[in-house]
Amino acid sequence: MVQKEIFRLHAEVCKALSHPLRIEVIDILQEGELCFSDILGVTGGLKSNLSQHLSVMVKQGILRMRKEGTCNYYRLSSVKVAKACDLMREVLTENLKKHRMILEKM
Amino acid sequence: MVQKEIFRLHAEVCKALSHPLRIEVIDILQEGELCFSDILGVTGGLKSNLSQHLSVMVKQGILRMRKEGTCNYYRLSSVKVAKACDLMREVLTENLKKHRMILEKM
DNA sequence: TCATTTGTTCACAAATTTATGAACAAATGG
DNA sequence: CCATTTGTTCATAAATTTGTGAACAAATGA
Repeated sequence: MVQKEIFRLHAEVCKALSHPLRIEVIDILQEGELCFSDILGVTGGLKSNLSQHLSVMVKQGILRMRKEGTCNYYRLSSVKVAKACDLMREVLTENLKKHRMILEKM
Repeated sequence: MVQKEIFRLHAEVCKALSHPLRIEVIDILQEGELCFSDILGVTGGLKSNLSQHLSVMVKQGILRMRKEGTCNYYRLSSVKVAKACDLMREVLTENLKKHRMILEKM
């Protein structure tokens, strides 16, 4: 069944945004292209770690990278990535609200 | 920084749709509510496996569950889930197209 | 009441993901 | 050239996720 293969690929793309650091990167890049060290400046942490996460995102087509001189610039591959991310954020906030309401009733 | 905690929660919600079987479930439930055994009938595999994946999705607020007699009905918690999933699918197909074009040029 | 159906929970091994620091490569500036 | 800056790659240990089958629980029907 070729359908199962599609689901596997689809899940791999989704997995590329299923990590706190990667979510943070998407958040940061909503405002536009940034180079590696600027992203690192915001996220903090080890550069090797960030580099590996960025390369996963590029490999899955979430981000695009452009080299210029000694800088590597990263940007969202599409506004769809940001939109999907926003929708999932809304699902999160709705859940948090619901949990809060349940707690208040106790 | 409380921001990091939000990213962690956000990533956990995204992770709930980052598995081939879970993507398939979202696909199936787009058309509406279904009970466990109906979902299993479509996806195949072990019931214990499906059950665990469904409970992850419920826990992360992707799905809602409703018991009725001996049946457990599952549905998407919000149309936003389906929309986010569709957007990610579009990102995937755009990438596949791009890769195909690169291959054709070789 | 007893067997059956429907699904969940549990324990565990295997696979995958993650963070870390060291080594490496490429461009730039002095 | 040589040192520095910018970032990637690699090896590895730790943590997490995954699939599997057995055990379990709750509702239904005979």
